[in-house]
Amino acid sequence: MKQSTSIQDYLKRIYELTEDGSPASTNDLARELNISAPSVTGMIQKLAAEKPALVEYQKHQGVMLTPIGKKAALEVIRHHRLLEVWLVQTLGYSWDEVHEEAERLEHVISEDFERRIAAALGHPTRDPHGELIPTADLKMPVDDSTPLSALRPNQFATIQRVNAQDPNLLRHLVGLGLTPGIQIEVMEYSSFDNNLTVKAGQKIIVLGLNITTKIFVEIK
Amino acid sequence: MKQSTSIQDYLKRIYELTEDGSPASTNDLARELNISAPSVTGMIQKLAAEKPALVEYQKHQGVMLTPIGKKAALEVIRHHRLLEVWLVQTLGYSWDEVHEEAERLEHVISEDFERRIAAALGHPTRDPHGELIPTADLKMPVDDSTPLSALRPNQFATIQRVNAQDPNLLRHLVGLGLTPGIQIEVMEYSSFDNNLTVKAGQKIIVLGLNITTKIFVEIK
DNA sequence: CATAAAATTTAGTTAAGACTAAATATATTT
DNA sequence: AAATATATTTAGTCTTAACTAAATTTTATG
Ligand SMILES: [Mn+2]
Ligand SMILES: [Mn+2]
Ligand SMILES: [Mn+2]
Ligand SMILES: [Mn+2]
Repeated sequence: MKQSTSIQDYLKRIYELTEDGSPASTNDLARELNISAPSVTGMIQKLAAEKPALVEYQKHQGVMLTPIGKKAALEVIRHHRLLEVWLVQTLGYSWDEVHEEAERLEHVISEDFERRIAAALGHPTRDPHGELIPTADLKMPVDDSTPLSALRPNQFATIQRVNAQDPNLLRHLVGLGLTPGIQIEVMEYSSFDNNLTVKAGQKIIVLGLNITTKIFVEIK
Repeated sequence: MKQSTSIQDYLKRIYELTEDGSPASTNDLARELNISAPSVTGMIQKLAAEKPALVEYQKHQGVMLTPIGKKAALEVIRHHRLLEVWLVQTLGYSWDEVHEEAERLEHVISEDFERRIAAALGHPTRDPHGELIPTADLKMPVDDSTPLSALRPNQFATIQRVNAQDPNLLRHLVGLGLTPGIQIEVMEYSSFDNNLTVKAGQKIIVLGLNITTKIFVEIK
């Protein structure tokens, strides 16, 4: 019932890659995990053969989580995101520093530790990037946000979450003032390069698809 | 330069077993680590073959840490003890609960995390059991304490540290009021069973060798 | 729709770190 | 000083989770 660090990381990535409802491919997983494709195939087959199975797998058709695999994934994600909040709140980490530390701690904390930090933090619902934290009974709250890339001129919105871990990108966004809670207005859209020009505070900023697909907003 | 969890646990145990200056035996290590003696031999040989070597090893003669192995051990011990203080101070763990959690966390925290908790705690010098915390530059402070077992009637002392991890024993000691900082007076000594009768606060308590060798005191 | 390209799986290795059984070396008794 | 008991090492296996090279399947393209 208690999985290895490797298995937990696989389950977490499969969760993320299948959030859209479509199965995760071997290659996508290999890329996300920095592991060779054959190794991924091997692990997937192992996870599918476990009883109870953690994943559903059809050769060449990708992989999905079973309900049990999903619980296990949400447990790790809950650990990760609570840890991030907690590193920021109690130790002064910045939002670009927390991910790497949480990535290792998530596998070793006890359920008792999880409960204690959740309580100490007042049972937060979002991590420092605005991502939703699975509840204690391992349900993922519904997310009603829209990617900024879907907005068009004259739409107003509030940034809810930033789906990125790269410290350089995160620092760049802080520099631009694009963090959760911030209000923005879309000024221009270029259909050629999909650039959006947005106004955030006083600033006028031009953003490419690489950024606008990672910022999720609530439309006003 | 960065060791596995297994190796770190070996180095830590070797440090503890060689604190008296004599080499650690294969069997003692096997017992402390809950690992079979042949496995211990294998790991010792590996650690001795590393370049630079982490241990000094002579077949059948036991094992000692090299200066480099000692630094690595002190790094893990510093992590462990700082984590214990921090779990008690910030998350309300009791002194019998912290060891197990710290035992896993010690291997995965970053140097940055270590610095942050040390600073947040005001650079503590002792863990919740009174054990000395290695300094940031990895020197172990000198310990001037005496095992309680060495005291005799009419001696007064202050408890400095309790060298135990067993939660049951630790809870027992809390119940008896025998924790770091407490003043005691030795009332009686029995040479037959080495029992000591001590007065702590109002209480008169009879303690066997199994306990008196684990409590270290400063004689008044 | 045939062929090339890309994705995936199979087959075979490797490394770390554990184990048991058997052999050997050291320590303790008689 | 043997004989016995204890401690330690050697030899051989196992599991986990990676890897590369080669084979196969699926997808894309002319
Ligand atoms: Mn993260
Ligand atoms: Mn991880
Ligand atoms: Mn401890
Ligand atoms: Mn440990």
